[in-house]
Amino acid sequence: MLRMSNLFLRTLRDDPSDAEVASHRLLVRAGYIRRAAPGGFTWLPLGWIVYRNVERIIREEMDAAGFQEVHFPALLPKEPYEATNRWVEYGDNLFRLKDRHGNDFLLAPTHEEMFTLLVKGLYGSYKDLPLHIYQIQTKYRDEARPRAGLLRGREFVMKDSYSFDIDDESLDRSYHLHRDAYIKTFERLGLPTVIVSAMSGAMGGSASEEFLAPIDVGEDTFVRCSSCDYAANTEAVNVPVPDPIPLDGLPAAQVADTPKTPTIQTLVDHLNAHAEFNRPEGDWTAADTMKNVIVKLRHPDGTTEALAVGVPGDREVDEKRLGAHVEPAVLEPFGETDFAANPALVKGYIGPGALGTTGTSGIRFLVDPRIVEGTRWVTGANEPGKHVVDLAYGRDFTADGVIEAAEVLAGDECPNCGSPVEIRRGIEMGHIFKLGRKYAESLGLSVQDEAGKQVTPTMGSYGIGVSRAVAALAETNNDEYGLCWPREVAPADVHLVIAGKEGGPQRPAAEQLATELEAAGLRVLFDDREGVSPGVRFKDAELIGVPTIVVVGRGITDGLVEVKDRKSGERVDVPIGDVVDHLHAQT
RNA sequence: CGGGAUGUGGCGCAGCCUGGUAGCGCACCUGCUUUGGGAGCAGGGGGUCGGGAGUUCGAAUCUCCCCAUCCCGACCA
Repeated sequence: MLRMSNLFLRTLRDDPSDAEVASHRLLVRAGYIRRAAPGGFTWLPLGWIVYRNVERIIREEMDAAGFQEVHFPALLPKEPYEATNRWVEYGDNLFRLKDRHGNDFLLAPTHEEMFTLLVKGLYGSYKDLPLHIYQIQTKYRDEARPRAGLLRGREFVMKDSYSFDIDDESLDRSYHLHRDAYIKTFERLGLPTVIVSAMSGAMGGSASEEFLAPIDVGEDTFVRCSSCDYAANTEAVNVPVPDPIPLDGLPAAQVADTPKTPTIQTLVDHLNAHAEFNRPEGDWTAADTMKNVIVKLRHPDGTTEALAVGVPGDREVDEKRLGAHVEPAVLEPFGETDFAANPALVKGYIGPGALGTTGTSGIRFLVDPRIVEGTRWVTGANEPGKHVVDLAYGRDFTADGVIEAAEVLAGDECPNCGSPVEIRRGIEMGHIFKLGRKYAESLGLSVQDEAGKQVTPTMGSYGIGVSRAVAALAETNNDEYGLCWPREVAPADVHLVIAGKEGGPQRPAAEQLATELEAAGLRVLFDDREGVSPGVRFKDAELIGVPTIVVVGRGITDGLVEVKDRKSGERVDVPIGDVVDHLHAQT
């Protein structure tokens, strides 16, 4: 039994000034967590109970799926991460340190390498596979900007699983085993999730899905179809590719004088304001234009490369999408000095003639998938004040390839069924993906197959944010008064409040009830503080958010106590002798 | 890394412009009263005012440098 008279807890009346999102604000105010470092939090007793409940549910579901738990150090030597190049690729996000001998160490951001090496050290036969192992571990990432309390910390707890299979079919089974286990886990946590297609990110690999909790404060943007079940992280959206148009009979491209039109809007206005540009299709729109944006890629080895991206003029380049498709390179702005170094590029009037490995600038040129053979564009003519009209792809210009870099807009066609899509925000709660053989190969993991031949197993990697789940649950379970936890993760089942004069019958009745509730298997948080006014007790109970609040108050003279459901606010008077049965009927 | 803001007791804030005994609310301690919606009165404890250098008889306050935190962007599970 938790007695508030000695519980290590102090609730705050004011919101902490640095907390923006509800989960951060309420978890601090209600005394669950407390900031200890930038991006790092101390768990107080109530918070630690909730954390352990969440962790227990995840562990139980992993165990039920037949996965085996192991536990690695968080402090690791750099060599395994050098073997996979992640010592470099992870960049500034990796916490690095040296031991007394000057050897490099890191605080692990994730453990693919170590799991692979562990299996390499113990297993050598196809008969040992498939294998599913996991751990629940503190991870470290030197985030540029930790934020939103537990939602994005620099130290956080993750459950990470790894599968090892002999072939792709077996990996597919492992993948779906994890997928199903995740669905069950999030259902049991009471956390709504949407499964979206994703990019695999810095981990490498192929098939990949994220479990997102659809919450507006989330940092992930995803696209969901209004009619079919298509859902994808915006980075992973593949736009529908239009059919090519026969080149025969298309109007010839012509250079047009378009003075002072360096932006798409000025260009479109100019075309519509001058009669010589009139065309049967009607007014020009931004969608008839193609804009060519130059960015700079910085590769992990430190070299840089310019890249030109052509997108329809009615869309911005989405840097997240672009960035996801150029990994592990990172984007840098293409600045004035870069323009100066590439005289072939005329700012505001860049066109395909200057682009591509065969163009005058030699800059690699990738275009949006909508730019297919036979589509005609208004685009820069590489001369100040001049654009080209009816420049047809496949006839007048080509690119070095295709890239998904244009922004996705609400109402765009679903790649699956063509219905309009909607755009939502979400918190990434889980990520599952097929790693393939990248790690096994670079770390030399192989097993013998039936024929005695060495073969490389294929791997999967599966994560759940454990500490983040606590925040997500707080985020989805609160109201204007405070938190309201789902019962299974709540710090207690019943918050028992004494409301009556000291020396009255309430305290002894409540003491007895507390004992009975506990004997009946209920977890009790008992507000047995003395000299605290009823208002404070009620406010604290609502802030703390235990699912059932029982008030022993003035009704006690008739043998009645009040039972209140925190979430619905419903209250009923129940004879004190029936409280245990009443609660059991609910739980 | 760019833009903006803020650093004053455990929490929320005022004081700074115009230099002169460090203040308010909450929380905490003592006493009395109060007890169904963040009680009242009286008394009390707790702060190198983010750090350093400078200006000055005197700096929370002015100047310079640094650091940290938060927000937006960039980046990222």
